[in-house]
Amino acid sequence: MTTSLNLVDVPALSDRQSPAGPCEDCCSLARGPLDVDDAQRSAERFKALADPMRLRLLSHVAAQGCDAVCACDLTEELGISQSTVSHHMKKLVDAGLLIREQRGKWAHYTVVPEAFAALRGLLELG
Amino acid sequence: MTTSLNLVDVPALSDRQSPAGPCEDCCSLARGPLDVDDAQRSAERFKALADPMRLRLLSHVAAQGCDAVCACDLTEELGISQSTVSHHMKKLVDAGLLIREQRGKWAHYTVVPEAFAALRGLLELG
DNA sequence: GGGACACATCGATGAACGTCAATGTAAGAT
DNA sequence: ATCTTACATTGACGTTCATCGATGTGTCCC
Repeated sequence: MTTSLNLVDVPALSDRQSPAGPCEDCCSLARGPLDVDDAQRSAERFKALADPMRLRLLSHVAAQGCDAVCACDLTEELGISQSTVSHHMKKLVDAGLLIREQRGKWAHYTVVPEAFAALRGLLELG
Repeated sequence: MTTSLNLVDVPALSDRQSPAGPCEDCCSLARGPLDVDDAQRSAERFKALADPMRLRLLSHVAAQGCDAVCACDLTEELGISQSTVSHHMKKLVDAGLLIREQRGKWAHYTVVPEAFAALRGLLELG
């Protein structure tokens, strides 16, 4: 009944293949009623974006483009506790928006462009 | 200090001018650290999308393109109470994602394409 | 006017969330 | 081995939220 294409998923963090192609014949909200599972998955991704502090953290990472950002810089830069930074970064990673890379005792973060592309695809109306 | 452009705002529901231009020289997360106020505003918009039931309601409206959707159809179609539909639709309207139009005793809803374009702009990384 | 209908608002309830200080874990340095 | 540093996890607290039934508001029809 629903036109679910199931292309809504974030790329599996491992198989990030081509440049940044959104989704093949595209999976927008306008493609007909979302089924319950797709709605659940997409909502979880938007939930990761639905907090001001997380958006600021994200913007700090995104501003570096391909370069990674160290968690150690974020605590003082945003004026929140270390555990709160850790909490938020985990949520962003779990949502597939960031990847975490351990370098010695430091954690470095980078954006996952395909995840952003997928979200933009969802918001496409055409 | 921050590169805030303040173009993040959803078009004022009234002055929906040109076709659907996102934002002039564009306001993505990658444009440097978001300041507190911009982050707050954007988070509120994402919060409206961060619920599965609201995404399903949105998709029902978006699937109609330019045609409006009557609230009376949504209750039974999604299997939730009338007050819950009303609650969610208000949130979507408040977020600027939908506009509400009263026709007799019925409430009709339509998507606001510019709002979606603005959100897509935020998620642009280039 | 009096119903009947569509929708909004209220009040309550249980679940989820953001934040922090305290504690745990693991890696580098001495 | 011990100490220090960077980060994760835990537990607690107050806040926000989704949902519902009940009630309020406004519109249409007779």
